[in-house]
Amino acid sequence: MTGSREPVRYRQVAADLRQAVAADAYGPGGRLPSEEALARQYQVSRGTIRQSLALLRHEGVVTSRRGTRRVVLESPPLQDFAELLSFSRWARAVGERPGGRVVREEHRPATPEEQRQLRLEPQAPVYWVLRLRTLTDCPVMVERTAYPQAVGALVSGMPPEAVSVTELLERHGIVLADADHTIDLVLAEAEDAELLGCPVGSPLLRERRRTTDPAGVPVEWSEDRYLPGTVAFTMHNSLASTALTRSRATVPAEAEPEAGS
Amino acid sequence: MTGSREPVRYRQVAADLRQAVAADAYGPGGRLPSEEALARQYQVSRGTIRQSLALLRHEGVVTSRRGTRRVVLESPPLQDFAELLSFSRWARAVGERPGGRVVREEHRPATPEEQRQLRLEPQAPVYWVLRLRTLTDCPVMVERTAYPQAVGALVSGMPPEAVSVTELLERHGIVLADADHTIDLVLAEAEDAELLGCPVGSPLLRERRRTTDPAGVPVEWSEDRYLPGTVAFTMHNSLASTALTRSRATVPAEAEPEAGS
DNA sequence: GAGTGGTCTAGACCACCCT
DNA sequence: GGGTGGTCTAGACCACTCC
Repeated sequence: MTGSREPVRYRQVAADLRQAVAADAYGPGGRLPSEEALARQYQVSRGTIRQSLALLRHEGVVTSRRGTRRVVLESPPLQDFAELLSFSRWARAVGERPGGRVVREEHRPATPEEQRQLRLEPQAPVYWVLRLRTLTDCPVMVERTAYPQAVGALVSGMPPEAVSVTELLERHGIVLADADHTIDLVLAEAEDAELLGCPVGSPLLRERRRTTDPAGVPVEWSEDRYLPGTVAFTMHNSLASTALTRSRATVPAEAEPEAGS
Repeated sequence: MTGSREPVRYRQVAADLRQAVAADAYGPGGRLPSEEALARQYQVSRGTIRQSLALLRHEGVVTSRRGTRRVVLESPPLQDFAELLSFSRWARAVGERPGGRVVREEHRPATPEEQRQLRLEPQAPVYWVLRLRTLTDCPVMVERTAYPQAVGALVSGMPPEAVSVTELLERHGIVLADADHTIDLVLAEAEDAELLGCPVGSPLLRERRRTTDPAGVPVEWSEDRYLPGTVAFTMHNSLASTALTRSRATVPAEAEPEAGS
């Protein structure tokens, strides 16, 4: 059994503290007990407590500063990684019913962009699929995803009714471990407009994402276009750990300056 | 002297490894030496090496998996936290000349939204300022920022020619330690359009941001609107640490369902 | 089964905040 | 100066990957 969930000690402690914070046990702007006190309380070493607190710090739940107790921050309801990557899980988590359908699919050689993103050899085949995603029957997003052949074989064999690709992949032992996201704005093309039911040229929020497995091997490369007003992306970062970056937008209409112009 | 920079050991090691990776010392998709080997190499304990590697892992530079050596990931050029928060620093980092001017400023009681974001008492005064930001003389963003009074006093005393608020705050000992960002899409209002030189109603990429100091006290609350094509936001996250969240867009003006019990 | 990263411990010293 | 978090050490054992 792969799924032998039994959280390790520091995660249990972290979960407990997270919940305590959420339950307002220390008050907003309140202070946590000292690490040593927590170590006694949970019967673990200080090192383990520090591992727990590192999690909370990265999540933006508490501060950390030499010399003073940790302070409870606003606790933005963080989604776990699985919810972030899976449209279906996210939809359920926010109380909506996820839906969608495959609009078009192709087996074909990778484009230069796909080669780069999925780290493939030139001409390597990919499985590419265009899906329309709905939230409680309301179209909110079009998704264009390329998978390397091995993964694509699994995905393309999926029943058309299946909603969650992510969950399918998991059942086949493919673990999504890391993702890079780029968020910007594009104008709806004819195809987008038709599917989303919006005028051609109307603005859409675009998320491009490359996801890799624990070994660093790319598993999917996706471009998602959201109808405005349906989603926002939020993130937390801190001096200690920066995950967010602001970059100059990639100017050209299509992909990177690459081969084209 | 506040700025007694002298990186601690694990950061030195991390910087060294980061550079080695960037210099392609291990090849793309290559493997790092084992933790023990690195510990010997750098003459530190394994614990210290692990601290260094944790940094790189959070940055998305390497993977980590039980049982195998760490694998070098695509290395997205990460900006440090300072560059992320400061328009001026960012501009310089991407080779542009930062500019801008104060369009309007107000000293007034906080709006309900500002109260919440800056954790102020009702009617507490804020300093609010509207700036137009330029990249090499080209308007790219309008920024509407509210500061709590204490901070505002510093900012409002700033020479109108000064470009970097962030650097000013730093010189006064205010450290920006944590930030929450929300990214979505809005349509240009009359004021935006006039300043940015775009049509009213044209789409803009919006970043709302609350920044706090190391004690968790809010320092600024800002809404920035970017002309499309000028920026993109990119981020990295992993199973180990999630900083990014996708949320339903905030539809109503105010009001959170907040189950009060 | 050897190699490797993940977890945990117990203790040490230091840098910093606060009173 | 006492309390607290940040850094570092040295060792232990376990879980997993890969040969």
